[in-house]
Amino acid sequence: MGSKYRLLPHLAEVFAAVGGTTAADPFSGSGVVSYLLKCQGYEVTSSDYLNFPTVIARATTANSDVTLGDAEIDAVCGPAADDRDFIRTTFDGLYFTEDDRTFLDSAWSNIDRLPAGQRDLAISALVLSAARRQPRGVFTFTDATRYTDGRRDLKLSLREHFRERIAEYNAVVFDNGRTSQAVCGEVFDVAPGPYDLVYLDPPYAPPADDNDYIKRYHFLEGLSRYWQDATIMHDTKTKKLAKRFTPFAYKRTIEDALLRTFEHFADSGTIVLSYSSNAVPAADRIIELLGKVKSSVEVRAVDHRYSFGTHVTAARRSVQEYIFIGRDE
DNA sequence: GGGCAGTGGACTCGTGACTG
DNA sequence: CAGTCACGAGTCCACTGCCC
Repeated sequence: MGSKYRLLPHLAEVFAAVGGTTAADPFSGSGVVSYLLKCQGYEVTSSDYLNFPTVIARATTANSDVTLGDAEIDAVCGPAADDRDFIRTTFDGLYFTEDDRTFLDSAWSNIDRLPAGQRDLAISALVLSAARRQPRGVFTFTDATRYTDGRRDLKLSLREHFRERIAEYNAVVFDNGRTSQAVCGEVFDVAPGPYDLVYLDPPYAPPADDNDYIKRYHFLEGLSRYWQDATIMHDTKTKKLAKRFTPFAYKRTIEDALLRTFEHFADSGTIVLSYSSNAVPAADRIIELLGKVKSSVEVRAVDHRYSFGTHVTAARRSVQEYIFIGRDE
């Protein structure tokens, strides 16, 4: 999550050249690209098949004017509004300290009493707090004591995290003069537009494994809805949610999924896709697939090898991040 | 019973920002 | 500026069930 950050300057350049007023970001993830599009003046249709990215996009991209005031922040961080203890008890011995889990229950009891717009912002800050507080940000392991290495993010309590994260989310809220929206669902369920610009950042299919986002982020997904309508697999050690199939996670189904996505947005003006060189399919195959719906396909390779690395070996390996741009000539 | 695919969960190591 | 340290569209392996 958030790994598109270093690509943002390159994407900004591409988007600026496209122009237009409407844009879609159907794999919104951390939400930074949707927010970039908003900053560049677009009316953004943002979506993701997970709930927590949708909440974040609603709070940052769709939201033009709602923030949390000091009183509301104090209320979320203050005494619990009810006696719920689902998180404290369910994840006992698995994630965070007793105090941290108690805070999550207590914060949610107060968040439940906020109006919808403020809820989204508060939940976003809570989700980001939990991600930062968990070593490596993933919930595939349960013994966090192995990672007591002194970094600041692991020292802060979740309550301290929340105060910092909510201040950050408050600070990004602004009105770009247009009405953007964020919805939760598969890419194929997103309204096909047409849009002036469609940005696609699908999961990458690794050559030797699947790509299971729920396995990594089940806790954040559950937290974003207080596990309402979410079914925990209680026989799993990590108490994770059921794996949800997506054709983008497997090398066998990724090509068909990409092609169907391109066809879904075929009537939109420009399709921009980012993809890594160490995933499948390879770049030439993606050019073929995108070429089926767009007469012109340009590829920009962003080589993010280090110019400033201090190690001698730093120049040894390079991973290319590709930006494919499909247009109608 | 051997080969294969899928699953669950622990865990590597190269990178590059940070620190003093 | 050199070395440390935290991070990750990640990797591996044991196990299971299914097929022949």
